[in-house]
Amino acid sequence: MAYWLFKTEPDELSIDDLAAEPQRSFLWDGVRNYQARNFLRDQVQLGDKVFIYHSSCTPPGIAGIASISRAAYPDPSQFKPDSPYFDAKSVPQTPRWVAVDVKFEQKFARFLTLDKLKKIGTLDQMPLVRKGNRLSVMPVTEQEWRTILSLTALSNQD
DNA sequence: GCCAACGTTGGC
DNA sequence: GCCAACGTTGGC
Repeated sequence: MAYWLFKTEPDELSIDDLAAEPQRSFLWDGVRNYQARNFLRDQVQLGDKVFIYHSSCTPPGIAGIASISRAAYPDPSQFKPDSPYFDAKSVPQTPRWVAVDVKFEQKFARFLTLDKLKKIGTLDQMPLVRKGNRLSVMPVTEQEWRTILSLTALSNQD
């Protein structure tokens, strides 16, 4: 079992959307970066745990946890001309992009802002807190996972 | 809305 | 295979 962090714009899919249907598997599609794709395709496994990170919002940060309910399969959106994720160069015989399914696990009682995460010295190796990083699927070490979980257990007083 | 960072594209 | 131009991400 491995740990991951997935970025999502909460306008598109948020932790509350997942929480609203806790039994449902949600399609996690639209990953169009090769490094992120390779993680999804080669390493993300059924049962892995995922921090759900809300990006392009105020404030950005980690909102909760999901788990992988289906390992990588061809991302259907790449073949749909109407989709913003359509890729004309991808052919069904050799699909270029993959999707996974995720399922709700928990919503943090306290949203963990990026700002807060940046202040935790032991998290400074995470691509997330590194300047200019755009990776939307990234591995999280067990140590980082524990550190972040412990932060959610703290009070609002800093 | 700005723009830094960085990935991708395409001419050569 | 280089690299300038261009497009996208995503915090601010």
